[in-house]
Amino acid sequence: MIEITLPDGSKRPFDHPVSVQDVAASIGAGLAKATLAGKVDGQLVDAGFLLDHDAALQIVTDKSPEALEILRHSTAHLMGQAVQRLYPGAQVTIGPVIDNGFYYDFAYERPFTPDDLPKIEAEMQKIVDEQLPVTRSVKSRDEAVAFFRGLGENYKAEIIESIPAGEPLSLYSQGEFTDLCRGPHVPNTGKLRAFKLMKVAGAYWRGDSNNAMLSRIYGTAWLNDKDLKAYLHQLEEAEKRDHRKIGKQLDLFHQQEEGPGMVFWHPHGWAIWQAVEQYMRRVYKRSGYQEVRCPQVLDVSLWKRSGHWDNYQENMFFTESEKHTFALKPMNCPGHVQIFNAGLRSYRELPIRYGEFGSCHRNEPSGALHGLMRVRAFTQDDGHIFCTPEQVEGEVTEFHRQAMQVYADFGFSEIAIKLALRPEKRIGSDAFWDRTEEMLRRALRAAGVEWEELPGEGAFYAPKIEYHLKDSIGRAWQVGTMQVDFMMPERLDAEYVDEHSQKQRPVMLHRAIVGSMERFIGILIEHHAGHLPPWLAPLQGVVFSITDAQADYVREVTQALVDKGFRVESDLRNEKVGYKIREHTLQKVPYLLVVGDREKESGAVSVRTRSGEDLGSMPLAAFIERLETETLR
RNA sequence: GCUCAUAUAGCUCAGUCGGUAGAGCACUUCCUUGGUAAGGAAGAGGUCACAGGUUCGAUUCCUGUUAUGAGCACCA
Repeated sequence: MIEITLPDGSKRPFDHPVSVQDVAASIGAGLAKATLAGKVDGQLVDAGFLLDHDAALQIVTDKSPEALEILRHSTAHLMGQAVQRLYPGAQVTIGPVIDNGFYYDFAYERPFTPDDLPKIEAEMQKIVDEQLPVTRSVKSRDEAVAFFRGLGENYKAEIIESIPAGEPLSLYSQGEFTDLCRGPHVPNTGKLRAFKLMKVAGAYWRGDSNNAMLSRIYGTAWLNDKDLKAYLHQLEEAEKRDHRKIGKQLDLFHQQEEGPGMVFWHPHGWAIWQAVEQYMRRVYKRSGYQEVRCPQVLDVSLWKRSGHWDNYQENMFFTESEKHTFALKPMNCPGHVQIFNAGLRSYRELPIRYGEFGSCHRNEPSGALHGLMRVRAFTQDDGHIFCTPEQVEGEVTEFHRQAMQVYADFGFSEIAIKLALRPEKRIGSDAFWDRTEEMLRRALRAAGVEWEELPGEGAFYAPKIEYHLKDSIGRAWQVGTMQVDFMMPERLDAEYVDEHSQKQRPVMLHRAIVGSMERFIGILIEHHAGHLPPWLAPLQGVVFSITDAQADYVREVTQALVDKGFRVESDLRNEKVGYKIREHTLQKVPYLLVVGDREKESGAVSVRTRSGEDLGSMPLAAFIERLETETLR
């Protein structure tokens, strides 16, 4: 006699072991049909799982939060089966569930191409129509290895060999297809409906670029067609926000073949840049930074001393002149140390904070380049603080406060904080790293924030706190950083004189808030879908007339606004009002100021916003006041 | 860097089963002076990414290069 407890607390007795499916059937035919899997005492199991003792059971249907993952995993198997039917000899490797879908990596004589996808999808549909039951079996590790070797599935066998010998392994079969899998899976291939294969890509076996390149197929899967359609629609919407697309539409910047990873900023793009830079300059000033500027190109001997030659060379650009090798700076820190070193420093001066809009060049791998987000020439809002170890915590917490304020001013609320710990390639002893990592943890605790730790992700000279912003497409970008560095002052011989007239090493904090100006502007464009708030918009307003008769007044109004420091232009082209409204609205100009004879006579402007709202006619002075209030930062 | 795909007018794209190209928008000129999302007409604009090869002939087919896109790897 066994007793099954259901989520509502009710108990059902059975006089023999029953499957999840049986229990569902005993409750109702509708539920039996909807059953995808079960949850026994909190453990996900297949619908066919046999209950032989008292247990709490939850039937998993498409209403359950776990349903999607099961469905996606089963869809991955479905794709694996389809591929093996169509392309004999293709070996399956791994096929996990990811955000919004799944992928499966195959080893095949040739890579799959987008042309293959419709065929594979059609075959998947066929298998769905066959309604193959999905069954689970258990084998010992060695049996499983032998089984897959027999099938010629060497990658699969290799995966299994890396699993401890004692563990029994579950295999899932549907028709002629069998795969190693923890499960659970849907009971029948007929349960799989809303899926679509998205793209093909290469992927290294076990994620290591020394290994063979496998052929990966990405797919998405949903509970129903409606969800699938909604997802595809969302992808389209995200595409519209792409900063590369908007950058072209709004004439902000361009890139060209001769300068891969480099940006040509057009007037409107540069206006955004300047708005960001001037704002960040005010932040520097308010928080006790002195702005400096260092050379772009420095003799390689300096980079040898700093450790960049040994640890960062492959990312650096070099140039030669008169038998000297020079490097384009990939970082600003060594330069700032030179400024610190140019005078004799007293402990009384500390902390010394230098800020620079530092232009850096890094030779990023070609495949990594991506619009403004990943470039080879970029500018950091870089700062270095020279201080004593006792001052570190205060500086870090103050920086944190400041950074969060900046993100809020730019309209961001979703910020993740991570702590990147010592990497494999590093300078300095372990004791050193213990100390600096702990320092950052203490500072984060003091700032009262939660963070995630990333082992092995730190800079070669220091651990770092990272600030990650999420963009509209859901990608997270690292923007700000704070690093505690004892190594660079040592290497570059930075010193100050303490109260006992003894020379001491300062600690150096590396910090940035927006990180790369280029990337940050890219994030801003996507975040606002090009509708930058007035304080950042390249053009804040356009003034135009109804007819030529008001042209002089248009010029007058435009000049008055320009004199106030606003970015405003007039449009005196021989076009109708509607035409100009449409054009400047599409250009996402926040305010369109229309003037006709009525406005000209009363010294007013008729104001329309880019969202189509008519603010009516108002005195020019009133509009100026409105814009001043709105653009205050 | 690796795999696959892509590269045609300023932009978005069509096209050529191998016979040196076309649309819409933008641009120029003219007409139109019109109160809140496209007024009309005419015109100009392309070494079809670059370099080789095959061919009587290549933008089209093949190879390589470069750049871009997606993913992988990388990301101080």
